[in-house]
Amino acid sequence: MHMFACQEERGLSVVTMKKIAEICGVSRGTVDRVLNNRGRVSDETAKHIRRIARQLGYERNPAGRALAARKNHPVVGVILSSEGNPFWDDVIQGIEGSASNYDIYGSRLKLCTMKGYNVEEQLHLLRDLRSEVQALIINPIDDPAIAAELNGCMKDGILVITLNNDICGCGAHTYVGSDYTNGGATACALIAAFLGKTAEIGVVMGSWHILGHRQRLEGFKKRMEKEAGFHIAEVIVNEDDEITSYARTRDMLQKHPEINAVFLVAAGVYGACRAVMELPEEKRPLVLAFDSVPSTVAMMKNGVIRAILYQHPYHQGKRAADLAFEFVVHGKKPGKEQYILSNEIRILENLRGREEGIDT
Amino acid sequence: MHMFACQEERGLSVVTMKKIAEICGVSRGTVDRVLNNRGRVSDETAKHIRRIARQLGYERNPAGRALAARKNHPVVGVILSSEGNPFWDDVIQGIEGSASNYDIYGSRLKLCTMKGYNVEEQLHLLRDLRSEVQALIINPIDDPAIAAELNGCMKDGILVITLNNDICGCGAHTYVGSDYTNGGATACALIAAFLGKTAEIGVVMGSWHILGHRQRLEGFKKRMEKEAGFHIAEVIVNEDDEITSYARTRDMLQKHPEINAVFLVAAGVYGACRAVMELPEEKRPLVLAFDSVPSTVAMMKNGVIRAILYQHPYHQGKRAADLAFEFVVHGKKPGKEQYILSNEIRILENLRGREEGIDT
DNA sequence: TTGTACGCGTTATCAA
DNA sequence: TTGATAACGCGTACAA
Repeated sequence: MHMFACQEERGLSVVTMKKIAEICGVSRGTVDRVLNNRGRVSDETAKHIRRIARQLGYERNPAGRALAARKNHPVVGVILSSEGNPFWDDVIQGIEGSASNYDIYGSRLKLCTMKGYNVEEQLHLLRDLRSEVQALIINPIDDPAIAAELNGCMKDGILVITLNNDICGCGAHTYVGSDYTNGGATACALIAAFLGKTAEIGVVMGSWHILGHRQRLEGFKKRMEKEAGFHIAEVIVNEDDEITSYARTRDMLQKHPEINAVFLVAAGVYGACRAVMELPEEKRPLVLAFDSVPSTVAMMKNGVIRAILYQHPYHQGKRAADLAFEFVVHGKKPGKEQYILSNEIRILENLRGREEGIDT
Repeated sequence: MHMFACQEERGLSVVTMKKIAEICGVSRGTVDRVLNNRGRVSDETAKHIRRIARQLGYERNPAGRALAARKNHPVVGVILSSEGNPFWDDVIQGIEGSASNYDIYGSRLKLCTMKGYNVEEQLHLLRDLRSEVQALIINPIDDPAIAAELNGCMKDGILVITLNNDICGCGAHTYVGSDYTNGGATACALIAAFLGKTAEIGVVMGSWHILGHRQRLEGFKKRMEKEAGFHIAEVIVNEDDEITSYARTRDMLQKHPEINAVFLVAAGVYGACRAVMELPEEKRPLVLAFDSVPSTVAMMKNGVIRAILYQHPYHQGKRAADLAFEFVVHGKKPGKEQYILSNEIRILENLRGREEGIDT
């Protein structure tokens, strides 16, 4: 005995504008005007056509559209504070991978990278791009001026997608990235799983000015409420700088020899690990960090870092760019306000090459 | 200061067959015959056209192709032993998600599901499909007769993709799925991270007849060599049956009260967990399992299972189907022999809804 | 307000 | 061995 589940034989007779025109007894041009809201059609025929189209489940054929609209050269603009931060390498690969899937439609990608978080600089790039793009992907600085500019872009009909971190004070846009709060909670749960009921934790914070960092710490603290034996010995801030990270972590470990777990909220991983390595092996705390950049992977391989949380950088870029291109090429708006990628736990055994997405 | 990286202005003047025809002073038909190896062209003109095409970097336009090839109805066949096993729900969603991206090309999906692992039945489905598909995705039974049939399919020019588990004795085909050995190794490392230096482990094996299960156990044992204090108390087999799983796990736990970790290699998770739950809470071992099917998720939520390994079922299906459709629609062969998806570690905190891929 | 006709790039068919 | 021609579904400029 065997079941035989065969897909609906859809696709054998697809609904086209031509067919709708025939059925409604009008010309194809009229159908086009109705279905694309171009006006210049009587209300009566318009209603009829719409009804039939809905009944038959009309969907326009992207291939036909691509062919006909080849003279359009829609542009997706990207602004990333990515220079000097290897985390973004994978993200950019994802963006470019997506772009290459769409360049048969005559679309283009304009990628602008910057270093650091200077508001004026990002604003400048934003104003440059605003006039020439139909969609914008940005890793925004959380600043009112940026938010205002983005709101302006959206009024112009530009699709705005925030990538990897979000911004306050900006209207209905789409966010692609991880759930920072959940990342913090997962980190705490992982320490509990590794260490048992009690832990004395040293937190190495990135920056209070970065929303995602604050959210991670919040998520961590909230999850800590379930662990009666957990205690934060100290929270230091490294401003994502390796040297500061090293120095302050070293001081913290000296001041609190009872620390048996270090939670690295953001960058400065290498510096903090160097400080940990100055302790004798048997005295070293459990170290948890985010993202598998090369220096972090090296610290996993030599056993200093026990686990990392991985936020699918490649797919962040891919997803954001796919949404942007679907919009500029096919006019499809994102279906959701947020596309949240999962926080994966990676230990030495299930680490993957950094340029490989979820598969080889 | 800011960097300004702008993508090459490619795509502004695309090379088409028409252009090549004009340049070569022949008709588009001739160019088509050359570039698609249809024959019936003189060697001389063929060479010339090929040279020019290469010089200009011709790439055929999928949109045009999609439109023109709409009368072809290439079929991708799928055979899965999926009935009654919720693991496959996500895989099938991935396959159907991929299929819907390609049905503008007039392609179709023929999905055949079966229950259990009867060789004759799978063979029967295989012979049925062989005559009507251009690509085949199969979750094969590891049997010589199946391997022979698949080899026959490949001789017919059918692209064969094995999904989730592989088969011996079958020639050059493509595998999409997880790395079972690595899954076992990761499981062992995870037990080490959770329990520390010593562990007394009860292994609940699926079936010795299934390659993937054997590989997981091998991977586990090999990784165990690094853990001097680890010991396997007993290995029981449940043949993926819940009742058997319950009974034998219960017996094992009674016989070996020293067991403090249970490694569930395959299915029968719920049954084994029920046996574990008969122990008082403080005596319960650490339980590790694979895949986030609903009953397993329930067992995580009530604390019986501490962690699972997740093998991206949605993306397994999506990837396999994408490869198949790229072949039947665009003639692109898979670039690799294996597409391996990572083994993710999921605890309660970073579990995601089962129907959601890596993102919401 | 409606219809017609052409072109996008490719493939398939028929005639030469 | 070639070339001409008609689709495929859609967008658009232009004519009625």
